[in-house]
Amino acid sequence: MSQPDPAIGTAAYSPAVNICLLVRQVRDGLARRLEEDLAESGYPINLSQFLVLRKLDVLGPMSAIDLARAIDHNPGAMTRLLDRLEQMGYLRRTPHAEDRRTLRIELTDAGLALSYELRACGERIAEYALRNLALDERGHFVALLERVHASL
Amino acid sequence: MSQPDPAIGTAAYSPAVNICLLVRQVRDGLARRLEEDLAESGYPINLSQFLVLRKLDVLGPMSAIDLARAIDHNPGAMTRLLDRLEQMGYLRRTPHAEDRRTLRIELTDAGLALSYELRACGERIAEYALRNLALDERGHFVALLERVHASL
DNA sequence: TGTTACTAATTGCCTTGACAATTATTTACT
DNA sequence: AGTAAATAATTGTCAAGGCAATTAGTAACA
Repeated sequence: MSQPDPAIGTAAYSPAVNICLLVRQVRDGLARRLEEDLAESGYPINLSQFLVLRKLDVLGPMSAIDLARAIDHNPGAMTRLLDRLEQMGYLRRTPHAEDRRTLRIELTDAGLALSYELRACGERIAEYALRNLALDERGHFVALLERVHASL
Repeated sequence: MSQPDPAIGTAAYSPAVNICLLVRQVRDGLARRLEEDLAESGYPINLSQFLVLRKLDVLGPMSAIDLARAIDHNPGAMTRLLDRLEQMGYLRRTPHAEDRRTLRIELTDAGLALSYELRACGERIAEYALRNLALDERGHFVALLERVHASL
């Protein structure tokens, strides 16, 4: 061990390793819970697929690149993500009216129905993850996350 | 769009999609920053490798499975992570004195020296990510992350 | 002691995502 | 109009990680 670190393990100002590890653990824990819950409900949907379907529902039809930007996803990975969801029948690719480079990605009826289930499932997971925080702490937590995200 | 959601985009109680997406974005942002910074400093080290080396430094030599548990990493992936770090000369696998199933993973001198750099880099990243938070907010943020992690 | 259950590390297989290169199309500029 | 720069989607290639099966060793116990 090269150096003692009095801050490790305390709730005081975080040593760097802790914040990277912690955020990763929370991300992985949330994703695992979400995917397990969905699998048990009969929907083999992963986190990225979940986010795409929900974004399409909430924001309406949009291009692949906008979708990629909306969830900070790689465009190349997005193509294959869309392949998969289209093949499962949850969305369709339509040509864009004015720009022939661009797709218009839209949910099918099945995709819309699934999004409704996803929303409920997502809220169960969030409720579960935040169950030990008071209501105002939940808001504060999300606000802090947003500020840190904006700083990155 | 299937339903309006008055909470979307507000700092009030989070709709589920936001927390999963936000935490993912923060994780990916932190990892990207860390890996870019390390690459620029001449160390092509990814987040998982960073965490392994730092854990070994802070906690001392330990088995592969304990290391995997310390960073919530898959044991199969850990084997290959250790292969890579051993090949790069940053750690070595030693047989455990009493249990021949078990390895004793320990840093080499090069690994120890690297860990020192990693610590500095990790602190730069944390400082950067949290720069818009007041000191007490940073502590609060980490404490909230720890509580959410413990709930998962 | 012998058998059974458990644990540590490894391996094969597969999916996901990152990145760079490619193609098709549009925009900007002269 | 014609050319250059920019943008959208796609593809190939690769590394990382999850999972299940395998091997080797230890513990529990009848």
